[in-house]
Amino acid sequence: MTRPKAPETSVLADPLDHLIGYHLRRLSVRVMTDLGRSLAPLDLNPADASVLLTIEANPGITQSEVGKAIGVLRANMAPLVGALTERGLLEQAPVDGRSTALRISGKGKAVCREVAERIATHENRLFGALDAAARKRLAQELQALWQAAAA
Amino acid sequence: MTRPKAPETSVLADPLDHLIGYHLRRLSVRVMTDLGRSLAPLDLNPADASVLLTIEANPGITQSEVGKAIGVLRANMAPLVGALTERGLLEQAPVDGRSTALRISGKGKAVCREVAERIATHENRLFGALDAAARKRLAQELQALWQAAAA
DNA sequence: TATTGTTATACTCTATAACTATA
DNA sequence: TATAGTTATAGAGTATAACAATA
Repeated sequence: MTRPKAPETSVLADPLDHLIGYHLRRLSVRVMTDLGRSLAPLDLNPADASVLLTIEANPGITQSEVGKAIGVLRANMAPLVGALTERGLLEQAPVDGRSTALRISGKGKAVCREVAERIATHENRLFGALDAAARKRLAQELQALWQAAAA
Repeated sequence: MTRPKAPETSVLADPLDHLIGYHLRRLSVRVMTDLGRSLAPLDLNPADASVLLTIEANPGITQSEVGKAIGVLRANMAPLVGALTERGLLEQAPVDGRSTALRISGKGKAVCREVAERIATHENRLFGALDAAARKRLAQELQALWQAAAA
């Protein structure tokens, strides 16, 4: 089995290269990994950050509504909101007997500012090669494709 | 606690709307879900399909190389390749004492054609709103951003 | 000494089902 | 009868470590 170590083209044929879905997923994974690293110093992950910013922008929202907005199931929202509340970043006020209105605490506000800043830095690092117009176009194109793809 | 059911703007503020990463991930998730459904009748998931097509395009490749190409760890390639081999879609021939060259079997070839057809239909369904030039541009833009974002 | 393949294992995400209490 | 929240649990997908065999 001793062989002179094959021609070694070393460059593989990539049969997925023509697929938009392939590039989309590959980029998305890399972006989310970078976002995770950007938020880690705050002891938050991307889901935590989405919850905090969504509540900050919609004070009084319920956790079910947050879940619908960011694509997290009701069942998985409970521990998420619970942990953020225990850390003193969220405050809960009863709306009726079953739901509670969520608000960002004073401490949470400061964290939200940190989060927003880190996300902005992250986006600039990854998408800074595009100018503002190109970024807006890309965001809109992605959103349009998302809406067009039913669910 | 009886209240006249709040103003109900019903449209939430979306503080993530200006983020490319947000739209990227949201679209990627929806696209992968649709791809999964498209391949399910063949009893294959997107990872299986990537393995098959990568081997078909690179006959004799080893499983480590396939893993590197599609972003799956060595440790997770073993069960994947094992299952496809048991189903008779792959053939393994020893290269040296430790690696084996992977090839698509006769039965696997037919499955690859089915896979390619289903992926094409899926891509046309999701990205058909864009003409060929726009699709090519988008794919290239996503690839360029992926390369620019180190790892 | 580095590499291939393998196993075991753990952690995160996501998903379903079942339950309570409330509306 | 439907909804909000909770809990338990199961399944992917992904990650690390350790090992044997081989280069």
